[in-house]
Amino acid sequence: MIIEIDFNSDEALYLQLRNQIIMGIATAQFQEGDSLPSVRQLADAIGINMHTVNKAYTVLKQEGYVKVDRRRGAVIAIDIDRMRTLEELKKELQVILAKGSCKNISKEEIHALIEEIYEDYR
Amino acid sequence: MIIEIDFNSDEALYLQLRNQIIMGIATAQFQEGDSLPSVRQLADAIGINMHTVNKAYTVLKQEGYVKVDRRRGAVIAIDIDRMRTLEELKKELQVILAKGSCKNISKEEIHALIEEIYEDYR
DNA sequence: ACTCTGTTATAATATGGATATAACAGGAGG
DNA sequence: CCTCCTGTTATATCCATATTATAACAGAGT
Repeated sequence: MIIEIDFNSDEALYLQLRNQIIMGIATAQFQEGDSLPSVRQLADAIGINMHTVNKAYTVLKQEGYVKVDRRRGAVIAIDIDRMRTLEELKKELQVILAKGSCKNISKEEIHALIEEIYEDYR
Repeated sequence: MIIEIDFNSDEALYLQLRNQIIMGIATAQFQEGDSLPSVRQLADAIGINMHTVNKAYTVLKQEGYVKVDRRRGAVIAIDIDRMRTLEELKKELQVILAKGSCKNISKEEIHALIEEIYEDYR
């Protein structure tokens, strides 16, 4: 999978990495049971520090996307926690939709966006 | 309008403030032309520093939600920039929906959430 | 033995968030 | 004219976080 880091972004590197991996899982570029590259390999490939990659992996573990095996490294393993996820989604959506509402984006346009994005997801 | 700040949150105070004001506009608690409290008043009421409130107002100005008048303070004035807003919404939604997709939240559940949230918005 | 994995520890640096004090300029109202 | 309230600007300080750097350790595979 191609991972692109924007060094000019104001978003932290480890969060960019986390988000891209989550999107990689959603687009089935990573499957349950797949191993992610080792922290050193990926750090080398991207050109960032090992610890930054490790931090991304640690967050992914805490959020229930991977499990870490000393042998195989970080392995995709989704822990489905629907209630927590739904609560979190709602909070984030409330802010995003408020922005849209203020800027005259209609509910229908949002629904259309959702459809468009979900085409790429499983 | 009631503004609630969570000092235990990991989200920056000025961002919490910004988000709540945007949601206040979306729920019509603030109307076009209304003045926000002065930076010192609001800082006092919430119990945070004047500069933190000022930062929130500055961000709101840059993002096109208010205009600042030396006499009246920050006044709600929406600058509608549909293209920019849509692009930004899409990027944020991509990440959020990816999380949901990974955690087995269906597209239909997302649509339902949108409906639920939009009930409170204009 | 050697090499790969994650993990841990420690340190240095840089950046950003939050606070504190202070001063300045412009408009409002006495 | 003077005072009060606006936003604005300028410093300075403190603390937390992000990032990098070196280094070492333990477990597993070849």
